[in-house]
Amino acid sequence: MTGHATTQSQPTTSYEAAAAQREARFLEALQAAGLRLTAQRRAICHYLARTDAHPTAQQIYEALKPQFPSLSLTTVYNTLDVLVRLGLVYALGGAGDRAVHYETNTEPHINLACLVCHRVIDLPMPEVGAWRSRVAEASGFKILGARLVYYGVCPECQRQNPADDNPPSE
Amino acid sequence: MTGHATTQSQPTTSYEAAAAQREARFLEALQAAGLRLTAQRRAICHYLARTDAHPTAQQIYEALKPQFPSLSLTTVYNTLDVLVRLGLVYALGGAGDRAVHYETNTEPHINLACLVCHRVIDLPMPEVGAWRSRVAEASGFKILGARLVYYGVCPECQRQNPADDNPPSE
DNA sequence: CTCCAAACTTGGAATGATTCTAAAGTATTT
DNA sequence: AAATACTTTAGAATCATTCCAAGTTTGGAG
Repeated sequence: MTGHATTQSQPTTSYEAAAAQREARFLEALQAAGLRLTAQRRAICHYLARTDAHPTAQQIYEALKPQFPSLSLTTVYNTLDVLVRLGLVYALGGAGDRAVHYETNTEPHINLACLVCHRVIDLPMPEVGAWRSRVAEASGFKILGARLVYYGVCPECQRQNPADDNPPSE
Repeated sequence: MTGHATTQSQPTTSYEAAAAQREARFLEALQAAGLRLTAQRRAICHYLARTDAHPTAQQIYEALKPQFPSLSLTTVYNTLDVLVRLGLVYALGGAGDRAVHYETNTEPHINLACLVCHRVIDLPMPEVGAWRSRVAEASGFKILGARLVYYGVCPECQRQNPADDNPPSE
C-alpha cells in the first residue's frame, strides 16, 4: 500500500495525481494511528490534499459546508489537530489576521505572508532541511516543527498601493 | 546623539549599559517619528530594553501595573503596535499559547519556542541576514520582517516529561 | 501665562478565533 | 442485539485583541 496510486481511476492531470497520492497518504496515516476514517475526516483530507492556499479552519469549514451540511466547525478543528499531531499538516500564524493557517507542504520551504491581503505563499528552499538538525544540536530542543515566515507586501498589493509604507502589523 | 551612551550615569554592568543604550534608541526613534514621549511609553520602552524574555502584552501590563496603577492594557497594545511599525520590536506568535510575544532582539537569529512551558529563547544565526535579500529577490515581496521559529520541547521540559510524545500543538 | 487643537490614555464593551462540554450518533466487539 | 469505545455536534465559554467614546495631557500660538 506504499506504492504509487496508479491503480485508481486514471488521473486527468499530474496535479490531480499528486493530490490523490497526498490524500491517500493522509488517510493511511490516520488509519495507522488507529483512528477511524469517518466521512468528515475524508472530506477534510480531500480538501487539504488539493489546495496550495493556506486555509484557516473557518475557510475549510465554509468550503465543505455546502456538500456536507451537518459538518461542525469543532470537527474541523479536531481533525486539523489530529493531522498536526501526526505531522501531516503544519499550523502557522501571523499572516496579519488573527487566525491560524494550515498547510500540507512538508517539503523544506519558507512561507511568505502578505500583511495586506493575508495570503500566504510557499518559496522552496532546500537548505531549510539542513537547518533543523543544526538547531536541534545547538539548542538541545526536541524539534517538532518549524515556521519560517517572512512577512511583507506581495507584488500585487505593492502595485495596488505603492505609497502605503505602513501596512498593518500582526 | 549616535555615539556611545557614556555620558549618562555610570552603568553598573555592561548588561545595564547595553540596556540603557537600547532604551535610548527606542526613545529617539519615537521622537524622530514625531511621537510624544509620554510616561507610559517610557515605562514600556524601559521594560522592553531590559528583558530577553519574549513577553506578551499581558505580561508587560502586569509587570508595569504596580508602579503605574493607571496604566491600561490598551495603552500597552497601542505602544507595542507603534514600536512594531517602527521596526524596533518584532511580534511573534505560536508559542503554544494563543498570545503574541514581542521581542527586541533585532540581530539575525531564530526563535525556539517550547510548546510545553511556552517560553521562547533566541538562537543567534548570522546567516539569517543573508536570507532576507534572497527571499525578496526570489519572490518580489517587500519584506518587512521575518519570524523564524522552530518549535518543540526545551531541554528542561524533556527532562520533566520524558515519555510525553504528544505535546500540545499551536 | 492662557487657551486650543492634536495627540494620548483610559475603562469598558465588542469581536472573533479557538476550546470546552454534555448529549447524541456510529462503528466494533462480544 | 448489547456493550464499549470513538466521533460528531451545537452551543456555551474563554480569552487575546480591538474598538469606542470620553477624559487628559501636551506643545505651541497668541
